[in-house]
Amino acid sequence: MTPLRLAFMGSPDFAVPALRALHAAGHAVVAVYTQPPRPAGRGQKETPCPVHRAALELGLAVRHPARVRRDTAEHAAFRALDLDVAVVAAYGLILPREMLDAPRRGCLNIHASLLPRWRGAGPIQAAILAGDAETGITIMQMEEGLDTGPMLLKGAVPIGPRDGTPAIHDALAEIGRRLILQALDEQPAAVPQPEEGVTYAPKLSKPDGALDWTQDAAALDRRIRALNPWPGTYFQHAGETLRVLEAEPAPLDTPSPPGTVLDDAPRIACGQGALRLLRLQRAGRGAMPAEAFLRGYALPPGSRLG
RNA sequence: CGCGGGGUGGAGCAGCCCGGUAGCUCGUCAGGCUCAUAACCUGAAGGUCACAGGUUCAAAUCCUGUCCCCGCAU
Repeated sequence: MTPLRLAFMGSPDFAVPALRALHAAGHAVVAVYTQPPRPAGRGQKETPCPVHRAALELGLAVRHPARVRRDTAEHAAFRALDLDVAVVAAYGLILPREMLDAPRRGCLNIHASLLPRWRGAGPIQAAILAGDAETGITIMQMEEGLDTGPMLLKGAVPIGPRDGTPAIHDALAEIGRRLILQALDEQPAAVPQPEEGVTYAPKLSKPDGALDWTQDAAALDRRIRALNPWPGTYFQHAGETLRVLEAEPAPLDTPSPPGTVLDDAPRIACGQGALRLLRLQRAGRGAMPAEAFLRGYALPPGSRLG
């Protein structure tokens, strides 16, 4: 392996394994770019993102410009780093051509899907939500378009019927870590993405987590697996918002209006089939198994959920 | 000081506004019933009511401070 002079750009947990691996492999990580610390959490304290914290721990130089698109000073600083390559993983900022072209070998992106399927911000959740049998990692050469560049390496991982975002996320972060090292080392040829099969994974937000009981139980199940722990899935009952952390499809023996509490499992009637709620949480309380939840919260059979 | 909720026997909660030594659902233990059981019946153990002060004849309950947890927001 030839040690390279590189910059790493990323923000969330997903990118951390790759950063650590590049550093551990002996590459010279001369700069780490991340999202600037923002007020977050209770108390709105300024909180550095996971990559930022990891970089500090590794003793690496951190840069966190608020924007990078038309900041010529930032472009110049980036070019002055005299890089062999830049590795980008869920950085969250669009890089302008000036920066994409600066490193000798350009910028490589670790994308969490099998491109061209699920270009965009929320590829893992989108794959689970769509019921895909598998997803994966694509190492690609970055271009100006959104996740449109030619592909160097791919690695797939099956999505089991009970898998949720956390499990797939961790598996993909691990594959990404492995593939980026391989890509830097072996320099495989970049093949253009096919025109066919392009889909986009939109950024998720709070409202996407609302459970609509008129949907099929299978769809609701996928939503719950995809959107937890963030942004989370929820429904309304007795003026309260109740979060559903875990659930599983269950048989619907007697036809009932969607949203009906069928028993104290508890099973809820859906547009098609039923869903058994396994882990619930109400505002101000901790998440807990349905059994414990029901001991302190009335969800009587026959009532309707909103 | 972004907004708000919460810390009560092993678990989940009620009680707090309208102070008077603690209740519910479940778990645990013992006994009973039963072919049998996670079912049912009877009984028992188990609580410094987060912590520290204050007010009061008396505080889980009112006041002040501290610690921890969570929802919104991002």
